[in-house]
Amino acid sequence: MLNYSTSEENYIKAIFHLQGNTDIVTTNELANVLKTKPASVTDMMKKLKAKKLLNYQPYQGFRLNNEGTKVALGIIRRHRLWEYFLAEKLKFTWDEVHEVAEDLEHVTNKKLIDKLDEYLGFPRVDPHGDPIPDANGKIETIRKICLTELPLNIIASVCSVSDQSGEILELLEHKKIALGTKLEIKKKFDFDNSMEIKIRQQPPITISEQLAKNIFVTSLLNSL
Amino acid sequence: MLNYSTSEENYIKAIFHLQGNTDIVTTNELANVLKTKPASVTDMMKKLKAKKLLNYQPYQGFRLNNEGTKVALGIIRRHRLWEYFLAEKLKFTWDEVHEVAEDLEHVTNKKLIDKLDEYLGFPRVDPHGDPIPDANGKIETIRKICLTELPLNIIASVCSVSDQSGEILELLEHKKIALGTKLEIKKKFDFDNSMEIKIRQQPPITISEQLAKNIFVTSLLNSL
DNA sequence: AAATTATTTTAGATTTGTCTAAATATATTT
DNA sequence: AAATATATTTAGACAAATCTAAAATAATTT
Repeated sequence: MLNYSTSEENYIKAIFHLQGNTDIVTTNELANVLKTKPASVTDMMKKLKAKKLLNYQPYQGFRLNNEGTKVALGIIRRHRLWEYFLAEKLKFTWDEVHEVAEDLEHVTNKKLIDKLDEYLGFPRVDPHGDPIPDANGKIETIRKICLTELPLNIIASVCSVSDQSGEILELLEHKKIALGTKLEIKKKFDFDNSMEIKIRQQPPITISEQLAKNIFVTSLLNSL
Repeated sequence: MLNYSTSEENYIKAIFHLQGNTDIVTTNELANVLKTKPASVTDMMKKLKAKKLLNYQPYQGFRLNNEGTKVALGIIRRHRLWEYFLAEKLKFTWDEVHEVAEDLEHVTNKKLIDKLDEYLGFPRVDPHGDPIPDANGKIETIRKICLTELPLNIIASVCSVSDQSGEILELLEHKKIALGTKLEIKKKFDFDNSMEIKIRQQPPITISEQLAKNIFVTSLLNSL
């Protein structure tokens, strides 16, 4: 396994989280997430394509190939193990670990990470509940959570809806929520447990507690 | 305290180690240690001078000023705390820790390092016996001297070994010299600068000049 | 289907850190 | 003190990663 720069790693990781199981990632999406400019994204996509980490044809978006996915899982493994270490051993709080792990994840020393894993007792999930890939890149299937459990400002993808009555589907259709829709919670109101959610390129909408209880999502970005 | 790039940090650290208490560091010295070219060193010296971390006049060599020394001690603190962590918690051997710490030291998050320090129980020295600066940059001045400078019949404790190759470790092991071993010089031979040393409860052994140059001790009298 | 809008790519510039080769300053020898 | 050798700096180039502005392509609207 070759070594990649911090910048390359950040792009690879972001694509992995954005692409999910089936999506093609676009230039603008990636530029938004990485807080960079579309032109910079195009440059990097050419580079990662040349390094055979992804499929990319101009104007057609991109997806990691097998090799790129393997690299991404290595980065995610490092990130989540450090998060676990920070929370469990150094007593960082849940919401502090991400930022620090963003830096630690770029130290790529296999022995370090495997020994850290062992020291921590081979944890299965990080402090956010996301699964930690093992030394071979194997990762447990993504945890499905109820929308009511999704933290604020974490983009997630709708993966299932219970109580499939006509009424709920009508409501979902009206609110433009479908399977695969990416959304994030912007505000939660304690009074009635309603929430304001945001779907990309659409104005914010309000969802009742009752509806939220019936929507299940897979978190995409909570450990980016 | 501002942030510095990995490259800047490596230069600052190297100057700190080279300059000792009084020396002026030269362009070539630094280029050798950092395995780079003199021209690159000159470029960086201009930059670090502009950032007010060192004194430098063209052709006159350089020394860190107060601010530069503070920065250097921060880097050394991080490096040695990680070394301690790797040896103590992850069970790396003491000759493996340096390389990994070289990368970890560049993660500059004060809270991370202070919490790590606390988690480790505020260790005073790293696995090589070198003192660890505290959160304020204070560092114990353990008088570390080369074995070649130790006077006759003064008991001293081995605190560090330079040139950490496999060969030297093999030799030290055979002679039963480890970190913390207490020894005294019984005789010095001017012919080849070899010396006869005595470790308590063991027969006297002979040490070559070459080996003595790589062993450092703290005189127990001095550290009172 | 043509016009308009949005997205993506290209072209050219900038910053950081590095290099080689040439010029300049300092140190050493004769 | 002049000649030679060594050390250091300057000048100009390059690669990585970014940017702005303009051009090209795709998507949407009328």
